[in-house]
Amino acid sequence: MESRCENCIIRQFNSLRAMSKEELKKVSDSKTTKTIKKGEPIFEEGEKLNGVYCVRNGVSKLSKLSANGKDQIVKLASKGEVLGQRSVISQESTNLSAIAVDDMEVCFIPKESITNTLQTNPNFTLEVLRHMAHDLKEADDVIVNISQKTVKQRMAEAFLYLQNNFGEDADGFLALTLSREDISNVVGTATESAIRIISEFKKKGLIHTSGKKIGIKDERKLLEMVEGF
Amino acid sequence: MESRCENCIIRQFNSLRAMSKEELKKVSDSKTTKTIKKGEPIFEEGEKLNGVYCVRNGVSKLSKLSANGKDQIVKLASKGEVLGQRSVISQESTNLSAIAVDDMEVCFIPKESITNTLQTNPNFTLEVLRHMAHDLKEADDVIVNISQKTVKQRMAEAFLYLQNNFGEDADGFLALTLSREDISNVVGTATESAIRIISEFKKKGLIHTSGKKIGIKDERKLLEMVEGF
DNA sequence: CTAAAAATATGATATTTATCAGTAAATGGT
DNA sequence: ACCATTTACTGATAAATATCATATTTTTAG
Repeated sequence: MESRCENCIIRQFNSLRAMSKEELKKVSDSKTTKTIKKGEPIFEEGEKLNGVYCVRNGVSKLSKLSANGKDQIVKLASKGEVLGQRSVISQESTNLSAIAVDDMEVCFIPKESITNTLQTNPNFTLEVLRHMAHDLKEADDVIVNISQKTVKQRMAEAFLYLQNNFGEDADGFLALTLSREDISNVVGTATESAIRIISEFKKKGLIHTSGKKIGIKDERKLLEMVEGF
Repeated sequence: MESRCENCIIRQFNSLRAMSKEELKKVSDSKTTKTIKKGEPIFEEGEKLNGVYCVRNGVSKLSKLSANGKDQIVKLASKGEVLGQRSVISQESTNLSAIAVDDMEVCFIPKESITNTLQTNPNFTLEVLRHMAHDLKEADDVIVNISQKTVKQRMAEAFLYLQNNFGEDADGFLALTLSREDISNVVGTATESAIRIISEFKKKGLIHTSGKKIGIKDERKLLEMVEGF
């Protein structure tokens, strides 16, 4: 509430850094900060969004419900990511739900601030475009992975991904703790299968666990597994 | 060769329509037209691109090779689509190969014409952004489909997709004829599995075939299958 | 037109993965 | 701290899919 976008360090991580001082001032004046509790939605699939959400703290899962009642998690978004951008740009309702995996703090920015700037500041538009291009590349990679790798390989990859993107805590566990169900929804498999593979990895000494926390024990072997050795 | 972008009707389908007359003139002066034979690449995964390719005729598959030697086709691009845009925008080498499925005619546009316009014409940038946003949505949908639907459902979906996007010929066959292998690479399954399902669909009266041509016979049942009935 | 190569097709089988059933452990609310 | 509820885990089994082998058809090159 008190803090101004102009001073917000989070900005450096996303396309808002390409805004001019004046544009940023407007954004700051119109934004509102929200806290979202673990498990609560920021928005849900099919909703019309009146703005975007800039993540200040915590992690959100972007997922889509399929006909059989299972969620597929398409992306995990954390500090600095802007949610709902795609939807605001295409003026369509959202394709994905955004649900808090952690307790979160996000800034809601009304869409006018964004769309106005998109029409007048090519640097900003280009910056948004670059981010979108990056997301598209990642999405393409996910498609190839899901269809060409086994569940075991994708599980290994998921753990390495979590390590690279969210780091580890003091005890060597992955800093982002997901439920087994969330893990299975990232990987695109049945929850029981995910659990089974976790047990197997544990037996083989690739990972160690404590409650729902998971730690990586043998990074090299996990990497080899991803590559198919 | 003789034709000018200013007069090119293809332009209406892609982001080039947001260019000014002068910008288009520059593009037209710098572009070169190429013909690509069926099976030949326009560019290959990992290449650095010096420009983008605007499809005038024919269809290209955008695919990525996975560790196990199988291609995954991420998208089929036809008339009006601009290939290599993502790569030029992010200034990275291409993530995907583009291979002609048909005999093709494409216009190569050097990247300078594009990047210059991106920096100066916000309408153009916004238009590109909208296209990219659309592609990203489609990619997300593919992710959900691949991980949550059975091979059979995805096969049914693929046929309907081909019908919707490329139409049918006079005899009621899908206008775009893909090899069984290409079909399996779109769907993300083994070629034998794809063939088996084609046989099954044929027996059930959902489709009919003649050589490698496939025609849709019972659209309603295919749709129901996709939905999981 | 014909031989060779490639693509399509089908059967048998192995492997992977999902589903169902049930138990154990962890978590949250009062 | 205790009960209720959710989450994690394990086994048995079924279903989906891949793989291997091989036959047939189609396409291509000469």
